[in-house]
Amino acid sequence: MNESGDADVQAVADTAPDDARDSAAPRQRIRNIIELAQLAGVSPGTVSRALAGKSLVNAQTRDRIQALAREHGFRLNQMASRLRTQRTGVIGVVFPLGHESRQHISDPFFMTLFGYLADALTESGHDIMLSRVIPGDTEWLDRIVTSGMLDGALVIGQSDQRAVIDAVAERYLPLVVWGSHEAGQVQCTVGSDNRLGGRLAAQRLLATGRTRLAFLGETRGPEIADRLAGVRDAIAGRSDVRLREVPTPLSSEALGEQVAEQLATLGDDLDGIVAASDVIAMMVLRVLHERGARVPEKIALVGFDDLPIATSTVPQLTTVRQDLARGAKAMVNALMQRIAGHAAPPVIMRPELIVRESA
Amino acid sequence: MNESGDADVQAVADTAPDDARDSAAPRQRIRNIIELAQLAGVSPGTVSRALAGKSLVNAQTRDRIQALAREHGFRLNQMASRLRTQRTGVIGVVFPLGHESRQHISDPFFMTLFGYLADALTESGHDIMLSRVIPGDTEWLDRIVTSGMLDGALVIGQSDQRAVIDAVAERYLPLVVWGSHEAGQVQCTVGSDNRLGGRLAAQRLLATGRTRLAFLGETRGPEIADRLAGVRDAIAGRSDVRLREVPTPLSSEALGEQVAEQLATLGDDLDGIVAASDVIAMMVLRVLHERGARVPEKIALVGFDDLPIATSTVPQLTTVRQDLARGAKAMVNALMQRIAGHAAPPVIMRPELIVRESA
DNA sequence: ACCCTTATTGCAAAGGATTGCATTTTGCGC
DNA sequence: GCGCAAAATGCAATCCTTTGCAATAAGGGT
Repeated sequence: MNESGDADVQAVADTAPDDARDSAAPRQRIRNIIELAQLAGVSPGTVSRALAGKSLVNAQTRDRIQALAREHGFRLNQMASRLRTQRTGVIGVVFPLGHESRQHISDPFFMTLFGYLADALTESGHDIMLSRVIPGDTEWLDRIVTSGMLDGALVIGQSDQRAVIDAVAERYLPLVVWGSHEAGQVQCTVGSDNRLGGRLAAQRLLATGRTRLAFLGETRGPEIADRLAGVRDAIAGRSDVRLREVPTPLSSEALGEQVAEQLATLGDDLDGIVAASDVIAMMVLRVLHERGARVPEKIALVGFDDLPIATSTVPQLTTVRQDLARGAKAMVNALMQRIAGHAAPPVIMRPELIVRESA
Repeated sequence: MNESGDADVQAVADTAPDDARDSAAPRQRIRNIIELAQLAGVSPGTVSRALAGKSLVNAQTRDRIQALAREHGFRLNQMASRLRTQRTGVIGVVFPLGHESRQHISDPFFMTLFGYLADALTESGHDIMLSRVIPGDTEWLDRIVTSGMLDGALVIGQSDQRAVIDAVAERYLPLVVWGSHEAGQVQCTVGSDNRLGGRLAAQRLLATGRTRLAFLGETRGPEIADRLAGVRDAIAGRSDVRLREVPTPLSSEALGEQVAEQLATLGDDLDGIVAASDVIAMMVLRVLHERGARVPEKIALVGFDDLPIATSTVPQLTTVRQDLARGAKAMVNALMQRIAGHAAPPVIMRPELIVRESA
């Protein structure tokens, strides 16, 4: 802006042309295939075909054009290409935060699944667009899928938005959802048998003689509700077992304090806890440690998910494993099927109890 | 195509006008502004301006067109819009894995920073495109920024790619990098004073009387190298203090075993550890716990980053805090500046020692 | 030498929205 | 009722690639 600033810029600009003239890389900037076509002495159509590696062009011509493009650092304009072909190569990953609007995108569960998805999508040559949405209306998903910038969308977690998702899934095929499969559901889901998972968790506690149990988890979303149902299944008929249900959010800034409060309210009359997620379980672990309640001697704890962090807690978490790597692959698979116009059935994976130290 | 097909189409088309006349939501699908313009009895230009909310159109016309668009569920085609305006509203977040190709995208540090970036970018109305890159050549970044699908790019971590990044930064302004700022560097970086951070960590150990130290971290990237340099600064002149340097990778599938091996090799002649990251620190914590070495009584441990998980370990981590939320905002800020064509200086944040339980 | 395939290339029409400039309408003062 | 400025709208070029179809060139057979 000021004189000295201009001078600096000037100095840089001055030397550039000289360098360019001598060096191998030409200075003339090619901005589209028309210019490249002129340079190569062919028509734009041929350039397009050459760069796409089509067999319709003569191999020599193709190589020559590709070499020319490389030399000049030319790249196709993606927007134009996508507009014309109506395909973007981009998959949207959507993270709806219905009733959990405090949930941060850096939530470990989301991030772990997202990481696997990213790997799987990268592998299949897709780009990834991330949307974190706080559904304020019933349009949020529609807006994303009809924007024309995506070839398909993956929704992580149904939250309390089943109706909205179903409505979109009704006419938008390339959509796959991580979550629970329920009767009459239109959307294609991939997820675990959460009810079985909940049962496994509770059975572990029962097997180790625990009878005064608590379930920590917010059950407005179907997944957690299913886990709770599973816990209830396990203790059905056991009149000696008592279950307290505590609506702990899956994740939030203040999760630590919340768990501390909730556990304080429950009092000491407790010998087993099923946490709806490993993140909650970790917090429980810390709170119990602060209160001097040894795990698992005094209170046994079972988590859910088996995130990588489950092995780095002290004591290591006993937890119900969801194979997220497999889940991610299944989601991407199903999505590709649906993009290709084929049907893809829901996938329900079998969770597995991983016994470590906490229960 | 065939008769029955035609019949089907026909059937739908037949009823459409009737329904449309009666019901609120007509079924005729509008695919572009031309069709919408015909419906509204205006020109496409007017529709474009109306939907963009420009003041050039009559307020009533504007409202009418917007209402019409809403009724028919019409959305602008983003590709066309972007092609024309040459702006995409998309920011790329790039995660180069130069020498750490095993590093997974679900790495907690990356994910935490990414989460904050996602929040900041969402807030400023941008979409986020994620690229996980294993630099196989010197073109990887160039390919990303010249693809024409981004308004700007954020690179997380320099890895060992400083030269490549500098080369791109030379002529591509809207690029901001998380990492260290070094003399003569072209790229705009945002990061912490890692050297100071390393010093703070070591000073804490020295202040608690530790003299047999180890630094766990792979120093091929500049950030970790700076942290180590800071540790060395702190012990300079203290001939009674010994420092072992262990090249632990920042993150990998097998990090646990690696740390276990490395600590085993070091033997028991150790009373203080500086971990190059909290992720490493957590592993150290677990390995030490397994070996029965109490923290901090026998061995004191200082981490780096202060990720959210640092508070949920047992014992809680003493660590050097990088304010990632602030860092993310700074990156987005700098990027917006540069997108607007203004210069933006590097940002170097002051790290802070957070004393908890592990040292 | 001539006809007929094939292999290459060129032509020009999409694909859908934006915007500078020209044109029409409207509103207002007299 | 007329003229003029301001407001609202229309026109048409532009962003850049892709692709069906037509046209040309090359090669083979007789």
